[in-house]
Amino acid sequence: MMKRHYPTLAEVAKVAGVSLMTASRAINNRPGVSPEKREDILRIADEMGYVANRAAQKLTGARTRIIGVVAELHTPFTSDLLLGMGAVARAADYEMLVYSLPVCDRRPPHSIIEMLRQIADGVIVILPYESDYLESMATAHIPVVTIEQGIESAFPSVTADNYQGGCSALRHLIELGHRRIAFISGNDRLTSARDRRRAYRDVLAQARLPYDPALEVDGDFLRKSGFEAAQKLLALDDRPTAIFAANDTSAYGAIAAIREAGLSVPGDISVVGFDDIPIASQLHPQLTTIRQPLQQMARASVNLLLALIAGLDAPSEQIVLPTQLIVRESTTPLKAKRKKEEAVKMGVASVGTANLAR
Amino acid sequence: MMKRHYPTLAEVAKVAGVSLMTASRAINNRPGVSPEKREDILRIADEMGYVANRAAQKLTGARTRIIGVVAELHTPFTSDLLLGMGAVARAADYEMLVYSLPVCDRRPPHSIIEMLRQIADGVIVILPYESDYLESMATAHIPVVTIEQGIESAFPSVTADNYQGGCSALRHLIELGHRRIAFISGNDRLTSARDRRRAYRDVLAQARLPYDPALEVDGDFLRKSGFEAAQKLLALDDRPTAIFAANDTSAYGAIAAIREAGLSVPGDISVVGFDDIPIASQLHPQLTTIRQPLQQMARASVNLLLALIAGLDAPSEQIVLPTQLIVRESTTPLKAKRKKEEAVKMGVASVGTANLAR
DNA sequence: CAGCCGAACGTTAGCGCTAACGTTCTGTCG
DNA sequence: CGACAGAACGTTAGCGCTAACGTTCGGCTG
Repeated sequence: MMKRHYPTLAEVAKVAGVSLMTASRAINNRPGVSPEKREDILRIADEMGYVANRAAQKLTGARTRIIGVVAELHTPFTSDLLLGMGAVARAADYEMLVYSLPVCDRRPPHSIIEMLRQIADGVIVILPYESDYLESMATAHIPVVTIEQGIESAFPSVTADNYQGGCSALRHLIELGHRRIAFISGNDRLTSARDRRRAYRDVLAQARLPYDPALEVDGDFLRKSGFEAAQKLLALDDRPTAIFAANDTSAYGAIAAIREAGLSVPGDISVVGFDDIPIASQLHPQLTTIRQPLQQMARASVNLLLALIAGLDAPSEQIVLPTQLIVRESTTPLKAKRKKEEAVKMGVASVGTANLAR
Repeated sequence: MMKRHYPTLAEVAKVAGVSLMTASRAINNRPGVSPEKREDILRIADEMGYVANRAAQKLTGARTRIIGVVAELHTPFTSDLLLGMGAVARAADYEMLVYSLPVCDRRPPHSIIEMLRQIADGVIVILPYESDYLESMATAHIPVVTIEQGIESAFPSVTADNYQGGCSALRHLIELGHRRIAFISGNDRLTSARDRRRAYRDVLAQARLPYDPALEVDGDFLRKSGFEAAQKLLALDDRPTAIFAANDTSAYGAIAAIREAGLSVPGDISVVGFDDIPIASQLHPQLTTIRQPLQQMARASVNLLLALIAGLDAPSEQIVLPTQLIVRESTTPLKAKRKKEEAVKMGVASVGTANLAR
């Protein structure tokens, strides 16, 4: 068994018969080396299995070609986002390391940012629901890009267009003929949740549909809250014919409650979610939802970070990417419903629509 | 804006009025410092917000108190495993960084292991289905622990007891009265898949039930394969009353096929999965399955790695942890089924079970 | 041909830290 | 009281690498 397995640059240089610095220049593709020697050195380094020591590189202030990511692994679509980011990073000859944020984090976040700073050239933060990382990052001398889950930040960030997505969801339901549409909100501390709520109200108004506070139930993005919210909605005298849930997880919670009440989705109630989590296309019913552009978000965030690392001191840029309505099984035109109920609903809708008529 | 944000050890030492080495000793809790001075130094370091530079520590050959994990993020229960490992590591004052293995990895794995070696004190590898990481790790001078998804390895490893789990699954079905039980296999290149298949055959034999090759359909752990396998099974003249799928994902694939054929689970066919992926308790029907002891696996693997790092050169240990049968909605006693069908099945079973008795 | 320039190298210092070895000082014992 | 042990420090070297600055030398200009 050898003493040290991977050769150092000095060893490569020695074998190649050049100085340390020449080898460094050759390997880092810097000028100042003749083409033949460069080729020689690269070949020898390859033969010897040379791998640059990133710890040493970082120590000198050079690039390590590693990006760090801080993320909560347990949120639904984080893994897809990470896979996308990893692919983009690798394409740019960068490696990616992920720090898994614990669910309840009570340790000083600055030490984590600092740890990543010692290793990586830049950091992407997928913001958790609650976070005091922002202030730590502000003082860290390292490029940071945030993936918004909805907290405003002073950093360059990438986010999905939650407002537009919410509008699409609601317009879809309205186009299907629904008039009495409920909303199950997310955690309003997040701008993403607020944007989706705003979209709900705005589109209702635009469509001249009445706004009924009883149809707007507070949730927190979790399955259980969707379940309970739907129960409240079902208990209404005049229950909705469609529900827009602020995310897929709570949408499925709502669906469970609807079914438990002996009703069907979309037969009795149409449901639209938000996110397009992977299982949304596999569960029964397949969920109509708003797809977050994860691949584009991954690409945009990595590219933005690499630009910052490269020194292009971009003014703190906010990239907003379009979402997409994915129509699946959980929504259906109102007309497909039972005649009697339809009649009732239409009557009710007309009540709200115009306070003059009837 | 300050030039450098986090102070170096030298700066802390200067403020404390001691030498660099004394500060180092104090902070690393080494002997050779008087109690008062130690306290002084620690207080000052804390006030100054000192964070040790792990890159520099690693360069000198010291511990960084970081463990690396190589994992495929897109497999179902990886995130739970990672969360568990992170918690255990943090409890031991270690941080954890995850390298997300791309789905199709064509870059030399040794450079990734080497990268982690430069940063971390040890590595846990959650083996992907196919992997040539093993040979690279063998030559890396760094403690490695593998979480088996079923490839034999020469490393200390932690794995769930797949054979025992498979036995429990099958015994459960037999206890429910099922006699005609099908198996949808996993990728047999993995020992986990082979162990589960072996359990299927062994328990059948133990129960003196006939082995019918037509009931053993090849799959690959994916949803689609479960779907197609179930279709084959349903096409049989004498279709099974229960299915044991090698994992939850393919079990849900099978359920989808069963439903598409107009049959119900568990009304017509009972289904058992393996893994207990998080959604198994949320999907409809909630899946009866074999739970992998993820928390225990996380704990065991991290503790094993820390022991190796601490220099306890444990002989390459294989830890096998017990699985647990979780009974939910997807299985039901055979008696609950339609009388007519039951009679038919029992007749068939008796033919196979004993060519003598009855 | 002196002078100079720039490409192609080599040398030096230092990133932040720790191991290994000095140095100082106090106490202790024959 | 000298020798010596050992605790409490300080100093030096070096981990692997790169920035910054030397050095060499061929070639070009006037």
